[in-house]
Amino acid sequence: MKILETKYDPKAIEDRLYSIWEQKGYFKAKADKTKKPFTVMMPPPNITGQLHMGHAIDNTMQDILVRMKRMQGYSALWLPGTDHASIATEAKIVESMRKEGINKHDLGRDEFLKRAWAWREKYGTRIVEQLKKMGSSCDWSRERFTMDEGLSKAVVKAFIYLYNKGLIYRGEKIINWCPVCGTSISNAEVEYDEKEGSLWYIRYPICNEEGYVTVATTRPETMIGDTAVAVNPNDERYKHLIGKYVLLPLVNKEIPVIADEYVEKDFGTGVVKITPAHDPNDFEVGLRHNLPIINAMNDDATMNENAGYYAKLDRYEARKRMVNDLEKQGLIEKIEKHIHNVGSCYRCDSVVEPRVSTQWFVRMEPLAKPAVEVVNEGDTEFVPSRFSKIYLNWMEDCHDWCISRQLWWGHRIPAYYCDDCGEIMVSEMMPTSCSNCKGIKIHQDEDTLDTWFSSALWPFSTLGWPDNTEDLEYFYPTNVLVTGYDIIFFWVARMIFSGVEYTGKTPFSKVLIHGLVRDELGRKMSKSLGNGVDPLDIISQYGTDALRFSLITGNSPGNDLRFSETKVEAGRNFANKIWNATRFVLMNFDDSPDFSDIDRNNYENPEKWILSRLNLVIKEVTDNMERFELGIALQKIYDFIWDEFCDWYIELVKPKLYDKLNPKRKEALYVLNYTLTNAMKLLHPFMPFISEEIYQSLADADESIMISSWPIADTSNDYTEYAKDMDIIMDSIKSIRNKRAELNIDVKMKSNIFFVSDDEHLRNTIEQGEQYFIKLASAKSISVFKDESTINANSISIILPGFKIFMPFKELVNIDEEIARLEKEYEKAIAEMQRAKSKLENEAFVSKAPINLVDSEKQKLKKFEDLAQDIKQSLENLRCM
RNA sequence: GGGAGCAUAGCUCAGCUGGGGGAGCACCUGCCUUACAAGCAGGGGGUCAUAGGUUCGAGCCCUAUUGUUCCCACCA
Repeated sequence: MKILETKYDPKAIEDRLYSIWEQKGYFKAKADKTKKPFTVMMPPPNITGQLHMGHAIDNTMQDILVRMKRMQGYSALWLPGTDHASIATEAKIVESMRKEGINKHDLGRDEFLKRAWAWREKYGTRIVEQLKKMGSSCDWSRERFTMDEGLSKAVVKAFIYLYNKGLIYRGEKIINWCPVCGTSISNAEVEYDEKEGSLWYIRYPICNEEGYVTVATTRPETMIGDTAVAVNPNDERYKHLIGKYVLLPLVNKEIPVIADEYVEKDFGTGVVKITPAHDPNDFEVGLRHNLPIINAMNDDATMNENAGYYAKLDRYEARKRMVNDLEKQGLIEKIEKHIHNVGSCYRCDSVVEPRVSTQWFVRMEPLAKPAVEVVNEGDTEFVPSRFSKIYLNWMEDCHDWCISRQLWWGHRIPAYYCDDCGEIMVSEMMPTSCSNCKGIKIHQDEDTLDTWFSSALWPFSTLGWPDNTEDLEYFYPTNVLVTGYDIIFFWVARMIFSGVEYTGKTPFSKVLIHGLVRDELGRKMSKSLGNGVDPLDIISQYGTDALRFSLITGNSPGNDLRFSETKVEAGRNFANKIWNATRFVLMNFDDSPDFSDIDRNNYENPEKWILSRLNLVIKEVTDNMERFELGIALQKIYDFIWDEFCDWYIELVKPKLYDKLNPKRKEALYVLNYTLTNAMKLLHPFMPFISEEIYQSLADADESIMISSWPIADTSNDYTEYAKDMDIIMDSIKSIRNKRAELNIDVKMKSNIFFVSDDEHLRNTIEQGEQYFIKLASAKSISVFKDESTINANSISIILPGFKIFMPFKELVNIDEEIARLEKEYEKAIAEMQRAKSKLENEAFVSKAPINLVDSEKQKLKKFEDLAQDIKQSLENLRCM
């Protein structure tokens, strides 16, 4: 460490340290039976682009937990990887090809996949680089990809397993269709937004009768697919129509009037058009009434041949023309503005089309039940716990999961069809002949699986499942999963039921949830707003440690966090503070110091004080971290290093350090080194780089802080009582500084300071602390007396519990003002006295409050009584002048 | 329609099982005191959204209200 630099430069050390850690193999975890395992599976980032702030906070939290556990002696595995993200990646590739004027279908499946793998090579590598920049201590030798060989094998196994159990089926159902991505998507992948639309009231003439019924619809273009109109069976207005027929306009087809409870009498006209092919509710009605299903659209949401005249038009264009035509025919009764929720694709944001189609589904009910149980029984615990409710609500009420996608990038469904008899065969390899008709013309299902089907297996597929490997045995189930609340449904839920189903164990015991990182104005960071902050930019400006600091401090689990550059600055300043504190310590090491002959039983008060504070912070920080209270833990480390270590301890030991002949000098150096070493260990999980750099520069350091052991509070020396003596000196110093500042006295104006107390121990304590008053309280010298009579009355007085401080500054102080000030203090003391008194006079308090609390109130009462008495005395003295 | 969160200093937010409300930034005063001006010392600033309740004691627990954010459901 170069002692000369007064500014800490993260660039100079971060990359260097990371590559050393990596070379030394510190990140690698082994199935070591002599240690306890601690396992965290990194949520695999999509290979679609680059790291954003969400990844930054997610990985920082994981790294903190893993680094601490590693130092605590666990065999800590943090397994990294990336996700093929089928729909998202395919959309990106299609988009980039579109710019080249290439169409996916012209290119063909094989060529397309070649491009996709090239994409994965490029972006997968980039993401790994970014994770390294964040300081992530994951075991890169175990990096996995959701489509690598092992994981693909796991996917096929899982599919076959569920199929054979009857939990996967193929069927014709209504699903959500994204016309732009050209694939089905699951319910979870649809986002609903309130949009203003219209409610069209359309007249359907009654067949063989005068008159018409009026239906209200938000989607007139789907009327091509109407196969009935429905009314509520109890609706008196329409009872007479049930069983009759109406003429479907534009199509000129007769469709029945049916009765179904689903229809609400009070909405619209009480008559609903039923379009089983394009509405989930209508689909259900259609099933109940055995209605035909007429699809009105093509894959790209243009109208199909069933739309006749309107065929090939885009759905919205068709809507416009159809409404226009209906109006011409006098069949539009009215048009109302109508606010309703419109579903859109979570990847490309285009409006989804509910559509009947043949797809593969996972039967959820049997899977959900045990997944609910493991959370109810606490085998998997959400932190904070409120998220378990969100999880349970979803799990208890989830529909069958549509897992087939009409995409190419992903795991191809291991289902094979006989061209002759249509037999479906599900197997690992393509069958050579049909199991039913022995035919040999067989083809594989064209579709791929939902990307979440493979990520659901992540906690165990990455460890070798379905094979029963040593790693799986040792590291699984994992300990903590860290992720944002936005993917509880997509991923966490699916990992839990998958883990329980395939391995019989819940995949992790804790789920640590964090919030979203928002911009400085509280908006969600998004591409379209262009308000995203690139973690790498921040890192190059302030350093990784500063970024990590800003993401953890002042934040609590599950809450959204506003990114703020001033917080990053605070982190950088903190790093700089540590850097300079270390410079100070090292400057005082003459050569390489030898601390072997230190007498630890004869420390002076500042040493005892800082060691007792260190013990406390070690204990508290460890507790907070075990409870995942990372923000609180970091705050405590910050306060300890900055306030207690730098602002007090270093200042207190300066006199000793400057005096090279002082026999206690070496002890101070030792304690400086010891305290800083341990503080760096506590800090290391949060700010890995600077803590390592500092650690290595100190005396008695191991090869690396990463393999050093986590600090434990030293119970062999309890300095708590001695620390109280130091607190008295520090309180005195604060009071003197405060008083001088109040009176506007220049720091350079030194004075003699007199202390008066009838407590012998207190007098000794203060007397021995003269050097601290000289250094920190502008004292020329101090004198200690048993009684006040010897003090020149022309002094400024400070009255503290148990003693008084006098400074002879008569010429600088207005006596009247001083009297007024003391009177104020007297009142304050009386008020405090009263407060304690009334508490103690309250019988309920005395009898019900804990005894130590009652005692402490009694002590306070005594303290303030004495204080008031002392102030009174001083006032009398002043008034005599 | 159902559910959850949030409301604390000028701003952004902490505040663990109830026992005298904190930080960072901003602001005011004084300091280039040889580790650090990315700093030091001192200071001002809060009816802890409102109203009830429980308790010896409430920012914290309970009830209601107001404002706000989000999630789920999807009545065309």
